[in-house]
Amino acid sequence: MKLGNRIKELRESQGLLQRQLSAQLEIDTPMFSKIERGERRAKREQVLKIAELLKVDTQELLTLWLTDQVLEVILNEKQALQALKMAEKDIKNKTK
Amino acid sequence: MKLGNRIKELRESQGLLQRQLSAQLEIDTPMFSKIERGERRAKREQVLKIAELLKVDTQELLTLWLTDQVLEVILNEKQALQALKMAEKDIKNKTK
DNA sequence: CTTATATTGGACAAAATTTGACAAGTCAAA
DNA sequence: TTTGACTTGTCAAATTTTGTCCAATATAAG
Repeated sequence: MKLGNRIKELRESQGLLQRQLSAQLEIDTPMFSKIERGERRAKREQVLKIAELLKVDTQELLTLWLTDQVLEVILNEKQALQALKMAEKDIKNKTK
Repeated sequence: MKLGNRIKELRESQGLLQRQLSAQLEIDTPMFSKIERGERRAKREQVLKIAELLKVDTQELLTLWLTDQVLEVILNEKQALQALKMAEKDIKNKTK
């Protein structure tokens, strides 16, 4: 699940309009529309605000947001999986 | 292993100077020095060139390069591991 | 100690990318 | 056909990235 899709899902299930959320985010509707469709990336700060407005767990949206970014980096790269594995090891070893 | 460290390792084992490699890359030595120390990110194109100059497998360096970037995105995020797992699933499902 | 060469650090400029605004468009409902 | 919600495309402002330059530090040789 992509961040934008999740946002749209939540927004619609609560009967909210793009116009209303974008106002709270202080961006215009086209911009919000683009974020929802994944055409533009949301800023971390905006993700936090959106989670708040949609009354959803911040961590859920942040995870989707991070995942989108990770995919953006490795997409179309032959070494994608290998890089993910290495990154995972590094993260796990960070505290050790 | 970070890309920069690997580059330095290879370069020194072959008795090459930063000056020589940076010339081939058409950047100056400070820039190359920064790439080696991970202070600056190399461009994909530069990684390819470096692999060629150091006679090392392109894929090895690209994997390190990608990993660095993935880590850059998720570092210091609580959801780092979760995001990696999700990304992995997405990549694996891409072809299916 | 001096000199010469290699590498690093920091400030700044150029280039590239991202972010957002705006105008105009589509689509569906009334 | 008018209205409201959303989308598309283009442009400029803002931010980030990439690279250059100069100076500082380090290393090695004489």
